[in-house]
Amino acid sequence: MKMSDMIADMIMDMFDEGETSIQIQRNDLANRLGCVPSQINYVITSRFTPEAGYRIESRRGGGGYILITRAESKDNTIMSLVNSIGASIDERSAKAHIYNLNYQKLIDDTSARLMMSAVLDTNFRGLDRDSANIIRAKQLKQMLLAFID
Amino acid sequence: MKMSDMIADMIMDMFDEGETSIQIQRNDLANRLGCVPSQINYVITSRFTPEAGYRIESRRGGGGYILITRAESKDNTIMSLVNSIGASIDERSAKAHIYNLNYQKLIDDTSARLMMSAVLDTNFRGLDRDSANIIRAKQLKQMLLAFID
DNA sequence: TATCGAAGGACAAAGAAAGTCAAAGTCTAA
DNA sequence: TTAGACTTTGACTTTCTTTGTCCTTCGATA
Repeated sequence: MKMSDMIADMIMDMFDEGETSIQIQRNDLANRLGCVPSQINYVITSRFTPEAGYRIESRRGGGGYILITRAESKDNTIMSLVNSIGASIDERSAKAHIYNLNYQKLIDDTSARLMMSAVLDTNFRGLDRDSANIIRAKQLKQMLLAFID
Repeated sequence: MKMSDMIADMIMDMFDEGETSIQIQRNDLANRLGCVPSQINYVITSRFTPEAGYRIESRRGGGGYILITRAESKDNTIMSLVNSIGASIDERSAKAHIYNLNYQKLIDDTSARLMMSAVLDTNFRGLDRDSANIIRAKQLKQMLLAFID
């Protein structure tokens, strides 16, 4: 079995009994599994993505950790929207999605206004369009994920 | 648990029931927690910053003390916060601001979660730190403004 | 008022984790 | 069989924490 799959399995196994988030020590886990620490990062970035319903937070330094949170009540509409958004999205499309979710009452007015503000093109002035669209896509997905756990 | 977090927790716990400021004895606290006194300074300068809404005053010599005051919520806190944010802001400071607004009940939990998601460093991966901080500042201000009108 | 001891302050070095990135290796489907 | 996708590795970077040493300030008191 591939090392990456073993790592992914091990992490998933840690979510027992409706546990919604787990915390790992990168070096420790790498040690237990006999791989290099950076492979843990590889697995996390390639498997525990927003598309798969996971959110990652971490801290360096003494007592550092990696916190993995998974979406609990996976709202199908929002989740499939997250999956339908590619690696990149422009202002118009982003706004359309937000408008739609709000229209369907899946997100409240304040949230919609907030999100609209975040995805504005003007925020990215100075940056080339492609990079802006990529960042916007990541942010939009991340924000949508905030609704489903 | 990390010593720094224990110290921070202990301090936060002292603010009970809307208490707006507390006073500590550096050596005394260090002694009770079993750490070196200068670590108290570390925690204070890294966590109880003006950014996070705290003000520090202290006195040396016999009967010396450290006074920690928490910013009071003002009607125009958001507006002055917008004005105080410069052209650039890092993840940590952005999160601290959001946390504080939420703590002061000026923004609700959902909004706080949304904003936290938007300002995450991971969203800007690939982009140089300076550009990321500039975009984050614009977005944060834009989102805060969404609460005003 | 000169001095002493009791605070707190500043800062730097060492240590502890996690992150990044790119090169090299494997696999797989056309 | 070979181009492209996925994995593995490791060297190097960045961030956060701990510790210690020396410095400054304050109040008391001889």
